[in-house]
Amino acid sequence: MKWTKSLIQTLREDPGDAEIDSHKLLVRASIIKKLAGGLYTFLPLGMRALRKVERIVREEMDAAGAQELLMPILQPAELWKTTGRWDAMGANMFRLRDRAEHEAALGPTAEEEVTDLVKSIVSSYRQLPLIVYQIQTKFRDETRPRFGLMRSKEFIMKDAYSFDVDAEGADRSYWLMYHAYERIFARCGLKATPVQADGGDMGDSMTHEFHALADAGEDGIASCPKCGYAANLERAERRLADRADAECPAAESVPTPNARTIEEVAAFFGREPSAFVKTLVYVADGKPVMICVPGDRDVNEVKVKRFLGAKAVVLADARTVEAVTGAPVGFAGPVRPAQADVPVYADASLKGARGVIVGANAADAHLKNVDLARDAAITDYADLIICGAGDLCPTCGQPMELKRGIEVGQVFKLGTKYTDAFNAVYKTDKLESRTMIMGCYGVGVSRTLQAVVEQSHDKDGIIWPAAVAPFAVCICLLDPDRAEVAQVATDLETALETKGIDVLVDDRAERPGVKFKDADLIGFPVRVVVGAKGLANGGVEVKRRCDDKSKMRIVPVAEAAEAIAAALA
RNA sequence: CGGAGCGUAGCGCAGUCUGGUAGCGCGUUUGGUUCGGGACCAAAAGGCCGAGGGUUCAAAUCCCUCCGCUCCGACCA
Repeated sequence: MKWTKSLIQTLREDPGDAEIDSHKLLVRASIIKKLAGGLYTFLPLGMRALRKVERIVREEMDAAGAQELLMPILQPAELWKTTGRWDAMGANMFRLRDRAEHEAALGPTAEEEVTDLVKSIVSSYRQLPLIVYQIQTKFRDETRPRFGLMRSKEFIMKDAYSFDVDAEGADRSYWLMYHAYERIFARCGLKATPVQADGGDMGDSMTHEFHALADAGEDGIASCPKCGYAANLERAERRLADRADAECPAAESVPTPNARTIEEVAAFFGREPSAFVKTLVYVADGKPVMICVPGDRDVNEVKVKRFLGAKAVVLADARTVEAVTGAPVGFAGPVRPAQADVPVYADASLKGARGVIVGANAADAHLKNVDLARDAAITDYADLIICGAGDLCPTCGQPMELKRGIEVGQVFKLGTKYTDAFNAVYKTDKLESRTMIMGCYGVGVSRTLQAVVEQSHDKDGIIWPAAVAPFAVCICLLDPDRAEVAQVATDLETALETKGIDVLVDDRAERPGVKFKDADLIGFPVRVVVGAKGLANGGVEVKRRCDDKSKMRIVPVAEAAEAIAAALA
C-alpha cells in the first residue's frame, strides 16, 4: 500500500479535547476521528488495527470451541420486559419506536436475545454444552462519554454466552473463557490482569474483570504483591487487624459548634480522623439505613448494596437525614438516633470499638468515649468500606497495593437468572426438564485497542505490538522521484507482502524528517529506510520502533525481506 | 443530572473585559531554492466568528434563549 493513495492525515498538535496520551495519539496518528461526543470513526489505519484485534479474538474463541453468530442490534422491547431489564436498564439504554409504535432498544448487550435464541433451538442435553459469540457494535447512552474509545456511546464488543447442563459444566465453560481471555490479551501485546469483581445487576457472584493496568484507567484495583490476590476496589476485601481498645468511661456529649466534616471535628478535638466513627444515612430501596465507618475511611456503596441485597442505594438528602437523626446534616451518629428503629450497620473493623467519637444526633454536638457495643444498637457488622493502600491482603495478610486499570474484558457466571426468565430448559436422558446454566463473557474490542496504546507509547508516538499494528512495516522511501530507488521500495514491498507482512510505503514528496516523525507517531513496529544515500552505502536501513537509533542496521537489499521478517518475530 | 470552562479557516489558538476593516501558527494549493529527524522564500485559496432572538448608527465583542464540546462530581450490564 502506498501512502499517497491512503486516507491518512497525521496531526502535529494534540487535539484540544483529548486528555490522556492514548486518546491524543489515536487522533494524531490518524487512527480515529471524532464525529461527536462518544462517537468515533475508525479511519483506515484504525480499521486495520481493529480487524487484527478481532481476528485474535475470533481465533481464540474458535479454538475454545465457541461458535460465531450475529444477532440483531435492534432488539424488541418484549425481550427486555421478560427479564425486567426494560425498566432496570433505565436511561443507559437507547430506545426507539418503529412506525407501528413498537418499542425497541439498540442492544447494550444481548443476554435476553441469546437466551431467547438458544431456548428456541436447544431442547436436549445432547446439544449442550454450548458457547456462542458475536463481535458487534453495542450501544450505551453513557452519562459521560470520555477518553476517546475508552468510554463511548457506541463501541465494538465481543460477547460470548455459554449454556450448560449443570454447575460443574458452567464452571468448566467459565474457566475455558477465562483462559481464552488470558491468551487474547497476551497476543494483543497487552499486560492484562484478571481481578475479582462485583457482579453488579448482572446476576450471580462469580466474576472476574481483566484489567490493562494503566494510570489513566477508570477503575481502582487492590492487589497483593506477595500472593497475587487482585480485586476491583468495588469488591476488594481486607484482613482485619485485631482490635484491642481499652475500656472507656461513660459517653459524654461535647459541644462542637460548626464542626461537621471529619476534618473539622478532628481539628476541633485535636485527634486523628481514625479516632472518629463517621455515620452516613443512605436510602436503600426507599428505606433509610445508617452506615458507620472509621473516620478515615470511605463507604463502599457497592458493598452496601450487595450486603443489603438492595437494588438502589443512594445517599439520603438533608430532609431524610434530619428525620432519621433528629439533627442537621453533619452530626449523625449511631447512638440513639431520632428514628429509633433505623437499622445501623457498621464496618467490620469497628467491632469492639471503644473510646471513639461519634455524632450526637443533635445540632453542634458530638459524643466522646463511645463504646459502640455498649452505647449503640448496631444491627450488624459487615465489610462496608473501600480498601486502601496498605490494607492487609485477605488471602495472605501482606499489605496490598493500589493500582488503576482499564477494564478490557469480563467473565461472569450468570446462573439461571436469564434462563429462568425465559424458561430455557432442556431434557435430560431421563426426560426430566432442567434449566440451563448460563455464563457471559465480554471483550471490549475497541477499548482494547486504546488500552494497547495507553500501555505502549512514548513521547514520539504509538509503539504498536506487531500483532495489532495497522501495518507491520513502514518503508520510508526518501527519494520517490528517483525511479531506481522507488523500484527498490516497490520490490521490497512485494517481497514482504508475499510473506504475508503488511507494508505501507511512504512515497510522499516530503523531507526525510517528516517521514521519520510520522512513522514514529503512527508507530509501525518496523521502519525501513530506502534512499539513494543508503543504497550507495550498501543497502536499506532496518529499525524497530521499540529500539533506539543505535540499533539501526544496514541490510543489503537482497537480504532485506528476510531481515525484516526476523525483526518482527 | 449538579458544578466549571470552552465554541472564531481542516487542526491549534489570539481578538470579546473597553462594540467600529476577521487575525496568528500549522496544514492545503502554485512556483522556486532545499533535502537523513516536523526546511526556507514568494504568491494564493480557505470564515454565516455554534444557532436563533434582542440592544445599537454599528455586534465575534453587550443582553436573552437554545445547541454542541471538554473537565470535576454523581452514574457506569
